[in-house]
Amino acid sequence: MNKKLDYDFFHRDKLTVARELAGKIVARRNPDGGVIRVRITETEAYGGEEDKACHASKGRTPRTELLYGKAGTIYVYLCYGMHWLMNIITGEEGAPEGVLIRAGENYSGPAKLTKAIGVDKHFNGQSVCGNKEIWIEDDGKQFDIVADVRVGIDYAGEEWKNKLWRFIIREK
DNA sequence: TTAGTGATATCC
DNA sequence: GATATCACTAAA
Repeated sequence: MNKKLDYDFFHRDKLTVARELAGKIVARRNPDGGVIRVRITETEAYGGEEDKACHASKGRTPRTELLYGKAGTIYVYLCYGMHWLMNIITGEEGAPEGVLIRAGENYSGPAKLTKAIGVDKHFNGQSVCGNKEIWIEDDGKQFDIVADVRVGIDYAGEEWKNKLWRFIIREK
């Protein structure tokens, strides 16, 4: 039986959450009542005041405010005018930490994933805990997790670029 | 490789 | 008010 991940799961270190979130399932309820389930195949940790790759490192603004919020909060960000990227806030309230859902099964990019499950700014600021429209499930399946460097953040500089904060699953 | 897209932040 | 930036994708 699938188990919904609650606040306690996200209320931990971002690297722990990112690692464990890989291989989990994001579930999305359609308006017509059906449920779409997508296995998360790739996650990426962001956060820390010093992480230059994290939006919040450039200063606390209305947009990044959510990153400082409560664990389990969904942070949806419109990138390049047409792509929705989905993050889930982790760690302590007041710390700008989050995990980016970078890819799902059959979806090779973060924007494809959100497009496939119909995520948009409507979900920004909501929580995945106790949410009836979108939530994260654990079906108990285990995967090997591979850590790798983050991508798409060249602007953050070598120091932060080379951190092994990206997690990819591999079938066991 | 480059174009496209629009919200946000930063500069007048 | 204006412009520069951006955690991407698709097309070539």
